[in-house]
Amino acid sequence: MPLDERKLDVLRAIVEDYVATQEPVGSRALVERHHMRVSAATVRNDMAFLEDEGYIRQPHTSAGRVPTDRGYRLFVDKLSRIKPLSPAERRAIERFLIGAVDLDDVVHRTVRLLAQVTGQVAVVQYPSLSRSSIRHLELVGVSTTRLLLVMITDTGRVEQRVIELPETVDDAEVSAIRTVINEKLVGKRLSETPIHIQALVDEVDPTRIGMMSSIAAVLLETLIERTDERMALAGTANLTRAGVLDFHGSIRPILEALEEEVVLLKLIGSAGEEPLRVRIGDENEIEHLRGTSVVSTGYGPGATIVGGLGVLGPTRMDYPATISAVSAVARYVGEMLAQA
Amino acid sequence: MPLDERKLDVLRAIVEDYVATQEPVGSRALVERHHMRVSAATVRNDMAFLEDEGYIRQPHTSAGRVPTDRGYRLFVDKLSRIKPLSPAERRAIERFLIGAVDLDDVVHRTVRLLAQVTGQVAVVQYPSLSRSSIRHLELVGVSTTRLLLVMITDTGRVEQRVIELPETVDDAEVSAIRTVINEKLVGKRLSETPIHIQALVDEVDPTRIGMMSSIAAVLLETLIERTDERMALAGTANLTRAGVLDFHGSIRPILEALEEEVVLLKLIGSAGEEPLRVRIGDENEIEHLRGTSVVSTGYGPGATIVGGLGVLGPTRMDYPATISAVSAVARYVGEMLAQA
DNA sequence: GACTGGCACTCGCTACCCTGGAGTGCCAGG
DNA sequence: CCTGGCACTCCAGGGTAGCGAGTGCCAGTC
Repeated sequence: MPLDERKLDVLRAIVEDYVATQEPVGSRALVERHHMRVSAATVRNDMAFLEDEGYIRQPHTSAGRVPTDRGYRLFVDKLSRIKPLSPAERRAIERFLIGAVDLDDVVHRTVRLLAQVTGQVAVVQYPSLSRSSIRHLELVGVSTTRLLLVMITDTGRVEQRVIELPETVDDAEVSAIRTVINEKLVGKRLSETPIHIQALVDEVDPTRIGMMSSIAAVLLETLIERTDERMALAGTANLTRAGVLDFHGSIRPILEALEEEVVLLKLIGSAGEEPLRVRIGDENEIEHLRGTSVVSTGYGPGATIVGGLGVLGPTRMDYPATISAVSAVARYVGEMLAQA
Repeated sequence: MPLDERKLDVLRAIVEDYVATQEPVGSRALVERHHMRVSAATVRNDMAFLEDEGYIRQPHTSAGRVPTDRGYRLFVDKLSRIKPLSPAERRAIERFLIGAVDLDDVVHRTVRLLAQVTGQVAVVQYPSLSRSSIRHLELVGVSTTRLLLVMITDTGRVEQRVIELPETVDDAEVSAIRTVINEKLVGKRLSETPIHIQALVDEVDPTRIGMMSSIAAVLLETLIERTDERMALAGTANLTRAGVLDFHGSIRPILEALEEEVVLLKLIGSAGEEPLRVRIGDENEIEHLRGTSVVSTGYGPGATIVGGLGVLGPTRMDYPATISAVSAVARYVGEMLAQA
């Protein structure tokens, strides 16, 4: 029992109207707004069918229909035509991103841009460490038994960590070690560094083995154990937009979820494979976020992906617009990173 | 017409009860709850007086009384006894802050801690650049005409910036310049660096003047023009707490204000002079935040102040508890920074 | 067989009224 | 200066009625 053309039209119309008005849509209004060639009664029959199939539902007997998660899913997969961005929007994006001075700035601008363009909550993951490679390692003597390790990645991220040494060092020695570790590690992907670090310890001059072990331990910790990826968030005020009122009562759990970085990461971080992902309502694993939809994608210079970004909003969002905004922003950010 | 002792007691009781119950407090209930030696009628007279003086008001004729901003102000200045933290709270603070691996981590932990302890929205400013001094400057060649400048401050902040050079350099030269700028600038407070940077350009070997100017320009920009201080935020979910409902309708403007870094800075950043600042309702300059109160203070290693932190909540907050939590957290963070 | 018009029915929403209770202001008396 | 009492105000909550939108179903038409 496949859905015939007209039933699909009806579903599409319901989704579009509901997204636009935030109110259950009835058969009569639907026929009028969309100049359908059939009568309201016919549409009612189609609606009854769509309801049986689980694509729409009635909030109460004798109210209009509202799409279900399943209905949105079908809409997104089959019914929505991609809405290209207006030239004005494109320009806005470009203007907003140009002039960023460093990585922090890029990320902040991006997340605010995304929130503004989509009118929803935006999340941007900083370029992931494990997908970046090392551009430079720096050792700075803080005292005779403490070093500061600074790592700079090709995506512009900087991480630093204090190293406690078992013995004292002088500047010449620090300098020598710096040279060695840079030789061995620069250009390597972070995910492949552990073996090289091991090699460092194995090959080092025996007189320096204690020190090198300390450094290696901190390096490993910095590079690998640190899953603690950073995120930026913007647009939480959009959660309170007028017309999102029944959403309103549930604003609390959403804000709570958004404060958990781990949750955010799950949300938009692992968007590795698919080009763009849409998770609707209950498709979300995170319990607090049932009732919201997430549109996310990866970004990065060229074809490589170094991080994720996306937006979160009520299931009744404007999917075509959101999808094109998210992918456009990801594309522009990728270009920015490629230049830098 | 100074307020006599009993009137002050009445005001204090009104504030405490209102903060506890979130409901207008009437004369009878007040007498009972606080075992006052006088009758309700007497209290009513005092209330009428306090109302004339602008310390309390009635939401509607024949409802109980509610403190005004002015009433809270008097309460905070004169009537509240400081509530010392419980040992459990102290331990919680310590446990929460111990184990932070880097500055980012310290700031994040602090802001979450503060939000959790006070049950309000917390804001922490990263150690301010202009109040820090330079620990180390690093130059990394990215290509033959581009350098990456990395600055590390004594508070652990790291800033980086790309420098475009007018001519090519080799590694030896980069290294020489690195040595020079470190000699001249390490240990200097950022606010006093501009003259030293100028000196650098003036004294440099003429063959390198072009390059040094580029570097100096970027340095100046990084150090001075960059007012763009960073902030961390947590606890926005607390805005939706039950019992904060009339606060509820106005949640939107608050979230909006909180997304403006500039606003946040004004809020808690400039807490330079006074040890601890409480701004109540309309005392706030920021229009969106009328109706909220802000408790903020500075923090830093030892006696120096490198940044601000604070919380924001409804005017009907528990001031004594909030004040002691904010100052305790600031003190602990200061100690952490002093050790690092 | 598919579509249409009509009709009875359901049910949420709003407005309205009413009453109960809490709280006040004021006054006369201690 | 304080107290008890009293009349008054006004919010909150609950119950009711009417309205309107929308549905499901049925008989009729192309």
